[in-house]
Parts: sequence; structure tokens; C-alpha cells
Amino acid sequence: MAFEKVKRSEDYSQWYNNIVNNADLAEHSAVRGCMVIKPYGYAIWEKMQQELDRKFKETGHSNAYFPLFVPKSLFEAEETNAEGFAKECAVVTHYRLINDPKNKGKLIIDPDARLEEELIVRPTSEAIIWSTYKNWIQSYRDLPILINQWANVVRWEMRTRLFLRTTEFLWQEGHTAHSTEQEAIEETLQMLDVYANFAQNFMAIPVIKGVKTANERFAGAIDTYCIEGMMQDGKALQMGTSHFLGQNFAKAFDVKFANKLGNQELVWATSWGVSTRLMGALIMAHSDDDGLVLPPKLAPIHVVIIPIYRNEEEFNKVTEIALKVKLELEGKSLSVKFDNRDTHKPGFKFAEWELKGVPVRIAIGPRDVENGSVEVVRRDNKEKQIMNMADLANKINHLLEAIQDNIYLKANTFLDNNIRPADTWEEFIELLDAKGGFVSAHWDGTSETEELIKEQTKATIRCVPLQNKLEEGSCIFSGKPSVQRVLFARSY
RNA sequence: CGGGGUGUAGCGUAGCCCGGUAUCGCGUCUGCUUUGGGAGCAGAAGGUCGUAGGUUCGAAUCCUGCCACCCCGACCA
Repeated sequence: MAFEKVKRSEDYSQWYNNIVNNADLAEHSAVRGCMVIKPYGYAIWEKMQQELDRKFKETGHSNAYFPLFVPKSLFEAEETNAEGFAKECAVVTHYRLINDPKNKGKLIIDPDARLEEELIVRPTSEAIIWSTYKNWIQSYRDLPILINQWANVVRWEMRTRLFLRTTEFLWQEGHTAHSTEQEAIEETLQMLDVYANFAQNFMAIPVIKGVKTANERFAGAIDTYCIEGMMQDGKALQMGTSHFLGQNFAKAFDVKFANKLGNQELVWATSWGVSTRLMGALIMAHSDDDGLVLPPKLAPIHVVIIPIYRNEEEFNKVTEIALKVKLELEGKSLSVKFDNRDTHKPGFKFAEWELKGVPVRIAIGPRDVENGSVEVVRRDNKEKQIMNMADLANKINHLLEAIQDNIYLKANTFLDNNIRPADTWEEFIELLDAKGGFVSAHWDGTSETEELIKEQTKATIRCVPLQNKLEEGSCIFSGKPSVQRVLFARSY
């Protein structure tokens, strides 16, 4: 395989695309805007799924599955939500193909097979789910409903990029129903914390928790909370959202319950989701010019063992040790790959596994066999060390923990260094252009101002951080009074 | 959807302006030598030149439509 190399500092977009290619994560498909997620990429997504799924169940949720199609009449029931998505919906209008009488071997849509009611391919599932919940909820005893689904959704995007924005993508969407506003808000915030913990502890990406402004809010939500990450090129990436939906969907679908006093009340709702976009975040937050860098907790392969040898006799000796090491590490629940291909030289293998981001590489050669040692190299900082074989599994485990910590610390330092205050409009623009990152600035709280700032700078308000410090000031743009700073950034 | 660019073997490309059946590197296959940072030599295989039309004796090359991808806009939870 010939690997295309572009430095991160030279062309960030191309660098990103190359990592997706070279690390064998995904490729473009025959369908515009849709990707094929390849086995290695999917293995990483599965790791994410496993941990998130565990966290969802731990917080009392169950998985279920709702249909891909949403009848148009249901879709449009919650008007704000429907309008928000209308421009990017795929629509099914027919259900049959027939042979083309004019063109043998070709098929055409059967004009007689038009659906009475069009079906929308779900861009999100609130409509179909709330039309179902209506039937499930009569009494306060039926609440709360705490459901998650793993699914694909379709949003007809103008411009796509592998993982970051594709026409079809995979995600999970949680949809919960509650008897009180308080409980729904608590649920919204709880799931935001689940996401933030996952991002920080598993993906090793520090995030800022915040609330979206009206412009950036989910269509149909009262409040949209988010976690925002900072990529290495200084652009922000929304990594997850959690919505407090109030009673909007309950009203639209007439979902009421009898409370303890026998009175009818509207149900309170939340929804929350993360998608395969997290793969994009993972790539852009940690990787370097040599390829992908994976945090150990998400690495499909923790350790790769590469044999060094000059002849069959040496290969046999080295293999014996390698297999012993492999078994010992697997005994500690580590995923280990012994790369005994005879078709590639060690140097090639080193480079290839680095491209794929495997956290730890162990090389074993004749010298090591003699000394009872192995050469251990960590992917995150390339540090090389000779380790004695004694108690190797524990040492490797500690090393993996150290790598996980180090990757996080590095990303955290980067984030800290890329949040900068601006107090004048000139300063604001200069920071955005010269440094990127988050710019913390006062804002008068109006959508008009936010819109004008976006038009002039391409920066949007990523969020109002939770527990934000209140502070008197004047809006960076309009000069009007402001009570707090918000975070601006250019974003994906 | 607007502007710009690209599409030639698995990957990366030359050739296109000025029409004559395609260049080079990597990879692949065979053999030998190699193996502690992307191996060397020798030989071999592999191509509807994105796609559909048109012009022409003849099209990778010129013209038109379409498709896909990349960059910039618009759009976007």
C-alpha cells in the first residue's frame, strides 16, 4: 500500500482525509455523501457504543427500536421541529419498480405505485416515538419512560465529510417521558454529564458543557445542552447534545397522563444523542503526522507485537517468546496482535501500526530473547524503553493507563491554551483569525447580534458554559450591557 | 445550489494545450538474497483512460450531458 503523507500543519483537511484512508477507518461509497465504515473504523465505533450503552443502562435506560420511516402527517405534527428539518429530508414516494418497456433490462418507477402518504426517512425520531408513547402513557404509574435506540438517520446535507457530516450516519437517540418538569430537566443534565464523562474519560477529549443560544437550539426544544470540544486546528466541534423538550411534543401528539389527583397533565420530555461524528472528533483531537493516535480505552488493538529475526531459527525462538507475552497480556484483558507476517519488514510494520494508532508496540528480537527483555514503544509520544519480561503484563497495563492520561492531559492543555478573552471587536477578530480556538466575550443576548457576528466572522456562539461566572460588561459587537461572557468559535 | 479544481492499473501520477490504443513510482505475483524504522536484484501480471453521447479515418486528448470526489461559499442540532 502506498500511503499519502500530508502534514497536519500544511493542509489540515487533507491530513484528516488521509488518516481516515490510511488507518483504514472508512471510505466513500457509491452513494453520494454516504460512507462505508470499514472494519477497523467500525471496531472503534463499537467500543464507543459498548461503553455508552453500559452507561445508559446504568442510568436506568432500556434499548428499543422504532421505524426508519415516518409518515409525513406525523412528521409535521410538531411544527417547529418539522420546519427545522424540512430542508434536509429524504422522502419515499413510491413502493414498486417495473421493467422499462422502452429499455430492456432497466427498471423504472411504477407510476401506479405512488404511496397515499409519503414517508420521511427519519432525520431524528421524536415524531414516530411520541406518536407511540401516546399509546403507552395513561397514568403517572406509566412514567417515566426511559428509552434509547441505536439507529441510522438521514439528513440530506449539501456538503459532506467522512464521519463529520455524512448524509446517513449512525447514532443513538435517547427519548424519555416524565411526569414533572423538574425530573425532565434532571434527566437532560444527567445525560449531558454521561456524555461529558465519556468524552473525557474514554475518548480523552476535554469538553465544555454549556447551553445553546436560541439560534443554535434544536428545533422543538426548550433548551439544548451540549458538549463542545476543541480540535487541533482551532475549530470547535459539537460532540453531543441533550435537549429539554418541555411539553412541546406532548402537545403536538396529545400525550397526557392522569396524576395522583386524577387530573390530566401533559408529559415532559427529553432527547439526547451522539453520533459517528465522535469518530471525527477522536481523529482530530489526538492524531499526528504519523497517523491516528487512539486512547487505549477505545483502541481495538492495545498492543502489537512485532518479531525481529534473520532466519527461521531466530523467528521460531522469537515467536515462542511473543506468544508467551501475548497470552500473558490477554490474561489481563488486553487485545493483542502478533504481527508475524513474513511479507513485510519490521520498519514497514512499525509505520503501519502507527498509522492505525495502536497505543503500544512491542518488538522482540534475538537480542531480547537473550536478555529476557522486550522493546516497548508508546504511540502517543514515541518513547522507547527496554522492559524486563518479569511482570510484563502489569507494566504494560500501567503504561496504557499512563498513555490514556497523557493523551487527555495534552488535549486538556491544548483546550486551556485555546480559550482566550476578547474585550474589543478588533481583538475579537484578530483572535479568531490569528489563533482560532474559543473566544470568550460579552454578548448582548440577542439573536440579531449573534447573526451579525456570524455573518462578519463565521464564528458562532458555541455555548453559554454551565455555571458561567456572571460578570458585568458590554457586548463585543453592539456595546449594549451584558451579564456574562459566552464562547465564540468557528466550528465544524 | 453557485464558483473553482480533480477523475488514467489496488494507490499516487505523466500524457491532454498541439488527436495516432498510455508513462513512471509504490503495491501485487514468482524466484533468490534480506529482516532492531517504510528491503535489494531479476522476471511477470494487471487498464471499459469516471460515465453516456457527439465530432473524426482514428479520441485519454476536442465538444456536450451526466456521475463522483476535493476546496471555497450558501445550508446545517
